[in-house]
Amino acid sequence: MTTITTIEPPSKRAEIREAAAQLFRDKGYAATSMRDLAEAVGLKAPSIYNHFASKEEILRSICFDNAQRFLNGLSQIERMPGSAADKLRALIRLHILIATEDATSVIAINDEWRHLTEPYLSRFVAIRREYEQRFKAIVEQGVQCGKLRNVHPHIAVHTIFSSMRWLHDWYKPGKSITPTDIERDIEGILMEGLVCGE
Amino acid sequence: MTTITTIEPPSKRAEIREAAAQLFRDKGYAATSMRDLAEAVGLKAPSIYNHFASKEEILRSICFDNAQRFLNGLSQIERMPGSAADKLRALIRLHILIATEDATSVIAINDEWRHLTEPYLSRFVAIRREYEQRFKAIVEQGVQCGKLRNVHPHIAVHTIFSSMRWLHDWYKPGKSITPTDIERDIEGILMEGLVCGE
DNA sequence: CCTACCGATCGGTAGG
DNA sequence: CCTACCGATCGGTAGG
Repeated sequence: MTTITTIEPPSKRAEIREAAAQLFRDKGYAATSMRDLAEAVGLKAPSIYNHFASKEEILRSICFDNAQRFLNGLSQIERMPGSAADKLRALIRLHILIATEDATSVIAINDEWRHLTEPYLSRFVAIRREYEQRFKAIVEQGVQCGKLRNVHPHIAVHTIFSSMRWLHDWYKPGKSITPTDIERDIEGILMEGLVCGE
Repeated sequence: MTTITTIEPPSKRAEIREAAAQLFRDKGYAATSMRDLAEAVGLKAPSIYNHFASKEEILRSICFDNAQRFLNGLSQIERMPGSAADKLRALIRLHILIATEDATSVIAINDEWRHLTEPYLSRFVAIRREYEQRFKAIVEQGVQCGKLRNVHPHIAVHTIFSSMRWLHDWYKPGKSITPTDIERDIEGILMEGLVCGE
């Protein structure tokens, strides 16, 4: 008699990854032990190594997949027709969307990536810098054509990135303040603050 | 012959604290060992315990002193005459000032406080909540009297807090972008984004 | 302020 | 997937 036991193995790796992202968010990467993680998914610590080669591979998986999501969104927005202000608005929506949909993973890309070791650390920093540069190019274009106020693009970009960095910590589905409220208010503050009035 | 060796002891504790804040910023509290810290100040690990009772006492000292700086600034601003918008502007300046003057300590209050243990963790969370509530009260007042746009005060407060959270990571004296630039641009973005037009 | 050292816990491996 | 166990490193103490 053959028993089918190979239906769910692809999801076990994902389950561990999700639990790890949660723990990294709550306690940080360094303070999370493989025993904590094992307990969270109902295994013993050594069994984790059947799914990931090391603790760092889990962090790596979270960081690079999440970075890809931001990069894909950015690529789509770059190809979009519309003014720099339109693109900026779309970028703000992208950040809010990812922060509310994938809150546990976002913390990793924000804070825990520094625990990556070489050569992955350098690679991650390069991806991050690339994202920042391409985001900055859109702001620069908006400033040059006079659609955006005359601010340092570097300051504008980091202010935008940062201004949504509390969402993943605070947001949980079912709050009285909805994602729609969040989007309207944050988008309002940043767009009014950046786009030229007259 | 008596040698005077008691001139500088009050500064050794401060030196250790400063080095610890730097390490916590770079590697995080959990990933910083007492041996790392000892090396940074030219001691052996056990000697640190002549100045602090535990690793956590160092973190505690950084977190609570820094929190006090924010609270003192807030108290002064609350007593200030002027509209809610004036007070909001002063609060934004307070955050920029502390972030550029005391960058290494600010990281602790933002990220590493979660490694405090009870009863200090609860105390710290209470202080943080109090600060947030009093900040929010100023925003609420501005919204009610029509000086500020109709945003959720909770969203506004967190957006403001967050929007300056990159400064302590990025700012170093001697950059081509000066604290004056930073203040002008960030204040511009946030005030234009929050204050009613016309 | 140091050397010597403690028990606990860490990430990870061997072997089945 | 587990039990058993590894060397390394942790925060901290004893004793001088």
